[in-house]
Amino acid sequence: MGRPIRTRRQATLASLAAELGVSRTTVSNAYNRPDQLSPELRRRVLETARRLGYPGPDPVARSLRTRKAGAVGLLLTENLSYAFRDPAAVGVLEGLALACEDAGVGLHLVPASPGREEVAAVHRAGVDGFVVYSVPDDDPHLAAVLSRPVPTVIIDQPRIEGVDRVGPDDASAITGLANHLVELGHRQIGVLCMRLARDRNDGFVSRERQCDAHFHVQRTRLAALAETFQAAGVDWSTVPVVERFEHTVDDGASAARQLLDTHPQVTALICTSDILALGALAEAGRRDLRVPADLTVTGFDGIAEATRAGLTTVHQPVLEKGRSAGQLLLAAHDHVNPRVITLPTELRLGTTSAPPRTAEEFWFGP
Amino acid sequence: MGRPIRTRRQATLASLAAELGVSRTTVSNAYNRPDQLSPELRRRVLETARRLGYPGPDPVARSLRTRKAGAVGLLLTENLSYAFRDPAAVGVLEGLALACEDAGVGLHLVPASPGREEVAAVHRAGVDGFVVYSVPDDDPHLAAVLSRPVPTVIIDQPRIEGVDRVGPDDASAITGLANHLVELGHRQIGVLCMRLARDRNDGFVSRERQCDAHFHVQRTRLAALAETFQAAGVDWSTVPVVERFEHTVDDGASAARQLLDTHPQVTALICTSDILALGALAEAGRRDLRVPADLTVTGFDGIAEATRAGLTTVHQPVLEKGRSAGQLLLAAHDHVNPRVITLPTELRLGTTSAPPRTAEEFWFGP
DNA sequence: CTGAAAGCGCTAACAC
DNA sequence: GTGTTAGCGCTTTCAG
Repeated sequence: MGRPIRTRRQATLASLAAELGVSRTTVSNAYNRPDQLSPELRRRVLETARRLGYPGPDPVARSLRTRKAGAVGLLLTENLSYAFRDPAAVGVLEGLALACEDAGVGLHLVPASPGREEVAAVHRAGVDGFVVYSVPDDDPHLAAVLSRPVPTVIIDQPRIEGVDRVGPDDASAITGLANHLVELGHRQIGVLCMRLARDRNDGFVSRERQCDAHFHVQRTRLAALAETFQAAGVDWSTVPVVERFEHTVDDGASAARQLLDTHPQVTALICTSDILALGALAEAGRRDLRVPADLTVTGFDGIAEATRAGLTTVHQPVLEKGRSAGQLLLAAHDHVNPRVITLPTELRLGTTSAPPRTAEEFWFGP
Repeated sequence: MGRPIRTRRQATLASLAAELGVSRTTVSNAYNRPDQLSPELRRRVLETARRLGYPGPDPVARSLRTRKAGAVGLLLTENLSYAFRDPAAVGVLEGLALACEDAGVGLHLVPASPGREEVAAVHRAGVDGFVVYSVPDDDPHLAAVLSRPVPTVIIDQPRIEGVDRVGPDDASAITGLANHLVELGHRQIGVLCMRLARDRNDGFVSRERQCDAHFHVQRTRLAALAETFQAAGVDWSTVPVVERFEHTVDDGASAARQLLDTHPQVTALICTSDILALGALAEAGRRDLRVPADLTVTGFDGIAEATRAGLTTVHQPVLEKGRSAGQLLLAAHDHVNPRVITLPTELRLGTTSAPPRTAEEFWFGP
């Protein structure tokens, strides 16, 4: 395949028009409105363009003129690369990519590491709108996005008044799970959760930190758990909650270790994500704790690997989440009534939840 | 968090300058060159901007002026969503995202389904360069990319003269694997490969189609296999090669089924990807063929799931591949000597390869 | 079917 | 430090 010589871009629509002895409009029409000029002339224009090495209208100039960038920006709280590690995040990305593909617009991943306060990338992004996926409510990148005069859709969190949002009903979803555990008889529980704020805290979480969490999803789940278990007679202030900044299977395992080391009497480990739960399962195996006979473990998300592991979890349609967000953003909208799409969730009972050991079994074995 | 009122964008740099009674340069400097004006004035500018709801310089207009889009385009041969399904592709994406993040530029996923010949999206993308990942040599999107006056780096395939490229040495990598099988004693082999061209052909592959494959990687691997096994006394024209258009575990399984149904005497199944190999393993299980006692299976890529399955395969550093491509694209370059980065591969012997059954064992069991 | 005029919103020399 | 001058390359009414 021949490679066009890459000359110092000199040919422009204007120069092409000059060469042809027609107006710029005509050349523009040759590309954008074929029906506005004779086929013959159009052929000549395109032909000359090829000869001069004119690559067609410059996309940036066109965007400036038409006020359409032809792309959607995506803001994540994490390193971009993180998004590719968590299957739930990949699902969201996939759904969003699907929606963009259907609409023929690009998906512009904004480089926004959590560490750097560098929000310039948000301002530099030539996009027609943003999808924001699961960032803390005090994220400076989010503020930068909201300051831009383009529509925005937020997935999962945070909840910002006046901004479109798509996500599950976290409270009711996790309440269903909690009820399941209550019914099984669990009263000695422990919780493993994802990061609650931008500052790192790998360890136990005070009641205050739980309530002040900047990640709405985690805050809601913890609050719902607290409510359900309090109603079942559990004093929430005695329930150990361990937080991990990083969201990996290994961190789930180490969190489980930390919790079980200090609270061996726990009969159920509730994890706010499948990834953490998979780590908890691994740690249980390491300790020769049988699941679910000795320990119940639950997750959240319903990723494929969790299903394979038989994890009891709450499934949410992640692909749909991404796709809905994209469609919402791309759909015409009056920009006055913010829209909220609440996605269904489903409690999936697996083989990792069962009634707790009785005290007798605890001391003497089953 | 307060939501700024989204008025009909009226404030521009010019109107802000007018309001302040300063020149546009000064306002521009307030944003782009803080050292070029007094802190006091700058404060006033920013303050007034906030009051007027001026969101800062328009990124598109700035891009037009500076001739920098601040983004890298990514072209894939597949639906965007496919890229999120194959762990090897996700790895490449992750590496590329990492490189972009380091450089502070966005990653613009170009919506280019394989079906649609619609190359407009390529022309519409406001990017400073393209990374092309594994497309056929006759892909119209690729042609569109190459026609744009921006640098391009191709990952894996195709090989285009004068264009930067990064990828493994496929021929030598698969030759190492083939030698391993030859040494084990395999002479009755079958091959499962990925799509060889843009037209769908789920089934056996003629010698001609092998040689004419538009996917350079597959063509090279098949050619290298042919050479090695011919040298070992195998008549390649008798070797069954089954192609699958879709790249999924299920397709790998169905390909294996098709091959084993017609060629039960085969002792080794060489797959050109781990995904296909995982499918082959599944099919072997279904037939009660023990691996590797009854059947040897090999893959290519070295994805995590393959490692877990103990697959004998060729590992390639996918994350590095993506990262290198990004760095290559972003690095200054004289644009005259095309650069090629060849990544190392490693033969990983797992538990899915062993000497073939002897004829006796074949008939009478081990 | 074609052309002239009028910017889209911004930045970068280069004077002042 | 600040303003003036010139576009970046394109699309789009609106006449002819």
